[in-house]
Amino acid sequence: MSRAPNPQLRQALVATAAEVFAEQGLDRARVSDITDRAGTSKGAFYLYFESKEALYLQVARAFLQDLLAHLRAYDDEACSLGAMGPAEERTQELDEKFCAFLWGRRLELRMVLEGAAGTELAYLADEFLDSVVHHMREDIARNVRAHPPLAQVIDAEFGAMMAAGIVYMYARQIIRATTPPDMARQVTRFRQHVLVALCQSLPPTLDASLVAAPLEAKP
Amino acid sequence: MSRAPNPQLRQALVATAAEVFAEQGLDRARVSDITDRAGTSKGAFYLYFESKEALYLQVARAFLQDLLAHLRAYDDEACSLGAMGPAEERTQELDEKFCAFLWGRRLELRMVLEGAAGTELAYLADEFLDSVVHHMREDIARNVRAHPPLAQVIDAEFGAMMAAGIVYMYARQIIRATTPPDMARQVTRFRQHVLVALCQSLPPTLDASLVAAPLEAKP
DNA sequence: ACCTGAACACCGTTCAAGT
DNA sequence: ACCTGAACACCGTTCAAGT
Repeated sequence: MSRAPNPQLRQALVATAAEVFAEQGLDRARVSDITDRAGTSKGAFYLYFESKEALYLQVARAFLQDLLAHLRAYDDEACSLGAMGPAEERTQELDEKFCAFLWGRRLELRMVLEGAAGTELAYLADEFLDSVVHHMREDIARNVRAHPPLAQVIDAEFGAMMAAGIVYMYARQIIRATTPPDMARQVTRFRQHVLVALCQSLPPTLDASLVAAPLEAKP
Repeated sequence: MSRAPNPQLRQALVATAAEVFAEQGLDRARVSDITDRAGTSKGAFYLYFESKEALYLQVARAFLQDLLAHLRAYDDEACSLGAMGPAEERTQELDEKFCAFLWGRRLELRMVLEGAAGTELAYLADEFLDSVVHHMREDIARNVRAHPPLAQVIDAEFGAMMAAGIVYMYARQIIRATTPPDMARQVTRFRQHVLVALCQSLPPTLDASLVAAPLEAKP
């Protein structure tokens, strides 16, 4: 059961499980792989967890919680799609922080995005991507509210999906890499190029204010 | 074995397998699910296929072959990142054709992108995405060769990855949808906006030629 | 010849028995 | 109390026996 009496062993099982699950996925990981590495018996596993799936879910959920916290922190800053000029350094810093977070949690990232596909927990990957899409949609919408002409060139739904696609492709790199890929710079650079360009392509009367002044942080 | 004598039954097994595999993934699909639906015995399965995995691989490979053919056909047209003006209608037509292809093969799409994750066949998803990335990289590179200043604003590697991310997110929609999502229009619209904007943001001396004239089809 | 289904191996889960 | 490992169920694969 969940409240079993040996917290050391319990913790050892959780830590070992993250490794084994990330390596093998939910279905291929053997309970005995976990218990062997943690130095206990198969039977003991069920003193601490209801099932293999239950432990998988627990580890994945903890990660998704932290992801949400990260995205919300991101939202609280002036990390706006249209942010340029003085705000841009800060934006890049936030991009780097997010990338570092994913890298630091790459075992769980793999569990969520790949290890549960084709199982009852397949929805974990959806939760991850939906969170990112949601965050991006809000981010774009906020900027469009601040600068309505942007609506002419940015479709929030599509833009959010595109951004989530970039995050996903980056996550795949992380999952397979042995040394942290540096992508934050590319992302920031892309955002800058595209958005400077988009702003410049807006009706001339709006050009100056959009390009010259960075968007404000939300109030 | 592969050359077993009842082609009808063999074909029935292949067709049924695609359904069962797409629904349940490689590990959760039971051989008996397939043989029951195809109206034969578990034992018969092994007269036709070496293993469950071998059949999975066969179905997935056929799909990836067709995907490659599609991407190459795409390359043979003037479906250039920078294509605008008269070429744009044709570009949209090609986008729609590609989307229709994925929709028509959504069972296999699901098998490749999700059903094999966490198994020995996980590399199928990599093959899918790598094909798309490769195609996109070539497409961008070809356009940069035709119009060198584009190199200042488009990083081929990053652009290709972004495009593959969009394809992936679209594929997820397809996999979950019950009616074909219309995304070709969004894609074409996005490409148009961003690229018009990017071209306009190039050094003034180059503006006119890039925006006024569509890029040529490759020679 | 082609097919069937009982038998075997593997692994998640349970539980009677040990310490 | 807490843990172990034999036992059971499930499913991929094999194979001796049927038609």
